Amino acid sequence: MGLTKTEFFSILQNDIACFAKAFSHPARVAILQHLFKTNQCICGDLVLEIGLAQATISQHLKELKSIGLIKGSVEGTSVCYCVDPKNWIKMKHILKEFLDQDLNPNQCC
Amino acid sequence: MGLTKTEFFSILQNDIACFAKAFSHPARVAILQHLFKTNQCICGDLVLEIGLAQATISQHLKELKSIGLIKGSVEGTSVCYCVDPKNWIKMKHILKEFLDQDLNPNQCC
DNA sequence: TTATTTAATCGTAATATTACAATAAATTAT
DNA sequence: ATAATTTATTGTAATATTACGATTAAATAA
Repeated sequence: MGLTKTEFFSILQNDIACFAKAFSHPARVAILQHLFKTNQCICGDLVLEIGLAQATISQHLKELKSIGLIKGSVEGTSVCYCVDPKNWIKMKHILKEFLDQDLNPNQCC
Repeated sequence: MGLTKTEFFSILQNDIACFAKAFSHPARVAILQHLFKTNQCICGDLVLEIGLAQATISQHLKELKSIGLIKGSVEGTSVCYCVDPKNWIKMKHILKEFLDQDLNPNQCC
């Protein structure tokens, strides 16, 4: 128990859930917003900006990176992070299609 | 530890994360998709449709309801669920604004 | 009243997430 | 070579999530 039964669901349903999970934590929302605002930044900037511990920010960055929404490149002693535009757009299309489902006017309640 | 520090973030950031969390599980995605398709249904329909235990579906319905994305009305021995159109649209606007942030063309990596 | 039907709740186990201190790794500066 | 800077990783504690059996609750049907 305690383990999501992904095999019960379609690839699309799992993809939607996976992308939504990427910004289901306010720290990851804040990281993405900051990246959009500044175009790029290093981990230390986000630690100052957000206020969580460095290890915590690094952990959130790792999650966003593993989903593919951001990418990072080593620049000296620091790592420059930015949004991956291709994957962001892909994610955006998938989520928008889900959000734009038609609302039936006659509700039951 | 283990507790999200919501006080570090803006109301909007927390709202975005909260809405995203609503469909960060494929079962809740499937429930919402089914409600959009059929307009309304009862818990038992979803149990048959999805295949998870009744208690599990009921738990997911409770979460969706507490966020406000669906509402339920008692009809005899069963409960009729449907999407709450007002809150769905509100959520849609908030998430779309987040998804539509401008991508800076000159990336760092 | 006594089934029957349907959904919610309770209790619990397994797993996942969040957070951080401490440490390691990798690069640059002295 | 040594120190300084920056980030990743490790280990761990606290909390949250997911799932389900069993039970309860509430309404309808017999």
